[in-house]
Amino acid sequence: MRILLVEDDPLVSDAIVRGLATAGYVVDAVGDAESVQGRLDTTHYDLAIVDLGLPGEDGFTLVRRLRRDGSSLPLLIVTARDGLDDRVNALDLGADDYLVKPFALPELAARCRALIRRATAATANEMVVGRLRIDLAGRRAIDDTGRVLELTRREWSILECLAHHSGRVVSKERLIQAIVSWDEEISGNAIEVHVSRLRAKLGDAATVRGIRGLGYRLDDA
Amino acid sequence: MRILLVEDDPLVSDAIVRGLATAGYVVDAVGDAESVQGRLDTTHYDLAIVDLGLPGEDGFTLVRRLRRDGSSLPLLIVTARDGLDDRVNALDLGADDYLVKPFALPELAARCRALIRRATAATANEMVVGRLRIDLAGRRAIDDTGRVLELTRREWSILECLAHHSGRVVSKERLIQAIVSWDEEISGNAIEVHVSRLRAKLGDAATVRGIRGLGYRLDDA
DNA sequence: GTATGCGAAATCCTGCCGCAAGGCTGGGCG
DNA sequence: CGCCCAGCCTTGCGGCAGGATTTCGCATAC
Repeated sequence: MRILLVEDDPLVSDAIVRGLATAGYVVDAVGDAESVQGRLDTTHYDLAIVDLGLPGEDGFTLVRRLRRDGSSLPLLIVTARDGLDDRVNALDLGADDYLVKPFALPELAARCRALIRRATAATANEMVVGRLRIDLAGRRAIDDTGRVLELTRREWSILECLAHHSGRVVSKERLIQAIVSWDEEISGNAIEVHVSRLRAKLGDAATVRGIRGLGYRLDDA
Repeated sequence: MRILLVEDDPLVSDAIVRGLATAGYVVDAVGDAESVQGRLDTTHYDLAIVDLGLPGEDGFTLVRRLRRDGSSLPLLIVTARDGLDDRVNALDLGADDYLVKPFALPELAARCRALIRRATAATANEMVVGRLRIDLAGRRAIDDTGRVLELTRREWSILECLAHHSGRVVSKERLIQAIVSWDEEISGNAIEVHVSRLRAKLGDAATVRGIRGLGYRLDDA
């Protein structure tokens, strides 16, 4: 799961990136609203976190512009401005949530989970695919026998992404974007390697099917 | 837009009902968690607002129960408990937002708007031809029996193109342009081959009729 | 130092693709 | 009415793109 952070204060930005990375997200940070479009053009994001007080175009304008252009990207506003009008305005412009600084990182992570969950039509943080229980908050997968699968970070990220689109085809490109941040570059083969290892660990609890030329799909069987 | 409010304090409940009514919502209020299921069984709601401190079954339990039963109703928690753990727990159980009392009615209304907007935006992009459901976003076709058709890239492209002009004749030339990338060249026979294989997979869920000298047409029968 | 995760490279292998050949069909024409 | 032929349908097959798997070296953490 990949998040775009728009925050001009390097200290705050760094803290958020660090915290969300611990929570298992891939986070790309930009310092101003003007850089956002370029990022969105090239990469799929599951959520954007926007600070209102930006140099140049401010957060309000950014939110309005994104929504006017038809983007359905979930938007979480994070700011020091806690006026009632600010909150109502941001939400009515098209933001999905509004969190006032200072906030605790666990709450930010929880709200991210809730927004991403809702955007992918999931309801709770535990989903069942085949004979597999997938605990999104706990970042672990559990067998039907109760055995916890020992998944590495990448393996989990791929499983999570596939589970969010269970039964549907997820392109290899998208899986790459789900597990690495923008600056690092990996070959498409890396996905094949991780999927292969994931399959071995899944056993017959769930099936990751490769759809030639399209991507992968997590099947209920 | 119809909202279900679960709140035991009559004063608070009344104030919220009044405020949201002003904002244009139809609000039904109940005083305990036990009354919720009955309401949901008889009426469609776009959102539920739940107080955590309820007599009898509390809000947490209610949220957990609703999600476990598969409900996808957007849930907004409104409570006086503002501990970090409460917030994270509620969100992770399946709530979509968490607002701490005391709050301003305009903000509640704004968050309701945001949640309902997001929930109704999830419009499945699919079309139905004959006994076939064609999921454009998921790049897959589903039988009336629920069976997912295993289509190759070319087969899917042809079906998509035909479905897009359902009931009308599509020329072979156009189908060629739909499946090959721009400059590469294939014989017209290739289309015939793919159509043949597509027909075999479609079974009797839909009919691809060949119109001599003109092209192909996807029929509802 | 040891263990583990990660990804590039190399190799194996599956199954898609398009051609070709032969059967089938419908319309034109005497 | 029956023949002919163009155009469509189907099947088999070789070629090959690209996914699957294994191996191995590097980096990081403990």
